[in-house]
Amino acid sequence: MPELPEVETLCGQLRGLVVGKRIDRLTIVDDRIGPLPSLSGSFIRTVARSGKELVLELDDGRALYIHLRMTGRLQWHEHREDLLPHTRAVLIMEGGRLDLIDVRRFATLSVRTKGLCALPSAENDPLKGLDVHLLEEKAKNKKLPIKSFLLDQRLLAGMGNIYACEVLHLAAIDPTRPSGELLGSEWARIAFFLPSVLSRSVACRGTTVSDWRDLFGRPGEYQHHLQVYGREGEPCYRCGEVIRRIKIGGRGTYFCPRCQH
DNA sequence: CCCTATGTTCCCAA
DNA sequence: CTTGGGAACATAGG
Repeated sequence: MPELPEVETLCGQLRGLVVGKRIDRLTIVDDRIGPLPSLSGSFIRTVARSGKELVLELDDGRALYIHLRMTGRLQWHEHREDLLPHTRAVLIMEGGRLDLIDVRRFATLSVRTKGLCALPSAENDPLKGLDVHLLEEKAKNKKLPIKSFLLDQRLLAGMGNIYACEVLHLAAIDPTRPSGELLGSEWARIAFFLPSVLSRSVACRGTTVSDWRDLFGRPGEYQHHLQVYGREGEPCYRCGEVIRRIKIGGRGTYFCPRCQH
């Protein structure tokens, strides 16, 4: 569930807490996460987001990358001694502790040397300046459904399933439409709604439909603003038609068959 | 009990 | 090259 707005939320919350802190040690609780080199003694210089990945840049030229995948979450503790269930790793630093918790064990941690890994997605981030003409160009001659196209992380770093459904509903575009056939006016609507939806969700600290929690265990609030996601069988807020759910590229896709054509 | 569903991404094959 | 499907894993619900 952590998509761009959720990771951005963690990024902002974490930045205020850990920048400048000295790492005591990184403890691997679940061997599937490790092994990782020692981070003891390094200082955290910055906290950034790259797509759906969180990057803790260290003062020694390395960086710790955290990808939460499906069910991963980060929890900050200042005094707690024990571990919550499904805790996979613990980053202990002066003044507090950052726990990686993940029921399904898909989340990943990695330590990479900064500079060795360019971030090809950085310029395609919907919150950092989105070039929709570039998207339109890339979509040319593609038959891939627009919904799947929007989920391609190389094209749109950080886009996830929930927000792809929401953006297409607001833009009144059928999610099954071949991406190469979209009109200029439709790309313009995507350009308008995509950053708007994501930044509003960031302002709400993300969408909690099942288990998303922020760094302090609080659910987000954007679920109250969802237009179609999770609303199968309920009336469309715009036209009253019944919202339907189909599968596109193996992913649950919610849309209004009347508004989105 | 058994089958299906779930936010992400990688890998393989048609 | 493009596109679709299954797998990685654990748990919840019909």
